[in-house]
Amino acid sequence: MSQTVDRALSILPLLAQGPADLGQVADRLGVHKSTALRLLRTLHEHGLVHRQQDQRYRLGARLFALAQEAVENLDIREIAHPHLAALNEQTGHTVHLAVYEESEVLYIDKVESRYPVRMYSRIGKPVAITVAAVAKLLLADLPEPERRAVAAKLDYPMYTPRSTPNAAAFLTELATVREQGWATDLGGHEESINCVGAPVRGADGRVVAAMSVSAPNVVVTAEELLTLLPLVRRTADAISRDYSGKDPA
Amino acid sequence: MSQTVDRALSILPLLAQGPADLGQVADRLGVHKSTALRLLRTLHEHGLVHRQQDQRYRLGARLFALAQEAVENLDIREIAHPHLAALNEQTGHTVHLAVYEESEVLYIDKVESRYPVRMYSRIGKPVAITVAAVAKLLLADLPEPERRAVAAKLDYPMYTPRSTPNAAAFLTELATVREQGWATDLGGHEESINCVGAPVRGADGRVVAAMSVSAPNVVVTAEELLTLLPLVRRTADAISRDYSGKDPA
DNA sequence: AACGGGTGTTGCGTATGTTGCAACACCGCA
DNA sequence: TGCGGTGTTGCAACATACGCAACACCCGTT
Repeated sequence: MSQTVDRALSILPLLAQGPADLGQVADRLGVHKSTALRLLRTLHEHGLVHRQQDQRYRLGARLFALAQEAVENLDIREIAHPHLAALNEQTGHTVHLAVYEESEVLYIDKVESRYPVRMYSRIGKPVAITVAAVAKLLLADLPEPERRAVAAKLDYPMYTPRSTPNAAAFLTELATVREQGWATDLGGHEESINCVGAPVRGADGRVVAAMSVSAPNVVVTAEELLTLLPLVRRTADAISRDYSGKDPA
Repeated sequence: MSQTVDRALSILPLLAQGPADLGQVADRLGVHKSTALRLLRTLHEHGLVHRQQDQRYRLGARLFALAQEAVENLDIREIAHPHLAALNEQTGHTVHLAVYEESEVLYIDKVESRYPVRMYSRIGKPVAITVAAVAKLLLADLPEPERRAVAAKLDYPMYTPRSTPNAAAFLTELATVREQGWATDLGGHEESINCVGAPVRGADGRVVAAMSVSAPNVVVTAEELLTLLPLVRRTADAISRDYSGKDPA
């Protein structure tokens, strides 16, 4: 592992917390000012860091451009998108696509509801991992030891009374999801919002992504939303087939 | 400038184009495989790079998290947000906030329209710089030489027949915007969408951000949208006042 | 089974690049 | 004018990142 690069990259999370001047960066890195300066300059050349009028440094625009390109070039996303759009067309509800990576789950695509009430989420934003249907689907497929390890490390915020309270409950829930091949979130993140989701599988049968349909209580009840389950599963299976060239059954 | 860091960071745009394996990365960097491996490992440790099942590398999730935090910690954004929300409340239309940085303009906040027809844009996405109202406002405030330099370097895609066709036309438009203190985009990006925007100024009078209201033809005509101009300008001035503590007049 | 081409990985000596220092330049303030 | 606080530069000493070469591994082939 390269020391220089390691130090340079450590600057990024540091600046993510807010702008800082040269001295602060040097201190928090534990290096001499001149060293910090050279690292910052290099980061600056690549646009990852920006210098504002008051001389302080903050994260730069290239970071957004990179994140943007990264998400747009994911092949699952490209393959899945038309299916998601079709599902949105049929149901009118918000449709999400998410992937798991390094203990995080994040949305990589979203087709918005036709109804005026929409849920708050953003592409690239980490998902509420302990409650979201897509998160359950992705974690349920991890090998058992990793699943336990991740579950143990997580926080279990009580967004609502129906949120998953702790690791034990979460693991039980994951076992159920793994068994049945689909997942729900019934008011576990926001009181009035329900979701139904299904997994997308690669050629080897492993879950590579998960999709869900979300709708608020005021539009459809949880029971009504659950009637969409077969449709959601068919869509997920269709994506799996397109992605892997194999039938997921 | 640090060579090691420079090389490591050069990997990111390379991977933004799509996944690549070790050999490809080494080749395109012009270094030995072992060197590339060490750099990739360091990037991996920081989560900027992810290794997929087929061993190839692609950009990692931490990138999104960083971009996310960065945009959320911008102080202009925090100060402006309530004003944007209020404007959305009054008009019902989509409201955007954007900043300029290193030859790019990007959205840093957005409050969505109440109407079902919405325009396509995303926080963190670079703006169509030659036509968007917010882009004109931000570029119009640059010192003249820089403005000319940027205008000369840009592409001028003809999204619609009303798009800005070339640098000369763009500079003329910028002069007008600079003069009048507000800007529009009437169908220059998407045929059916119009925008009106106004600048947010810092204590020194320089433009630090720009905001706009957008609406499709089917909801309000361009003329009707223009009647909102005084309201938009008042909102922008209110943000300027909050941000700088000074009256922008 | 043995082979070959294609990967990714490791250990190591060398020289290159990085480090921290000390001195300087700059700015605002008293 | 002097003084703390910045950010910046040049340089010599050293640590570190470099590329090499050899190895390990996984395929499909003969």
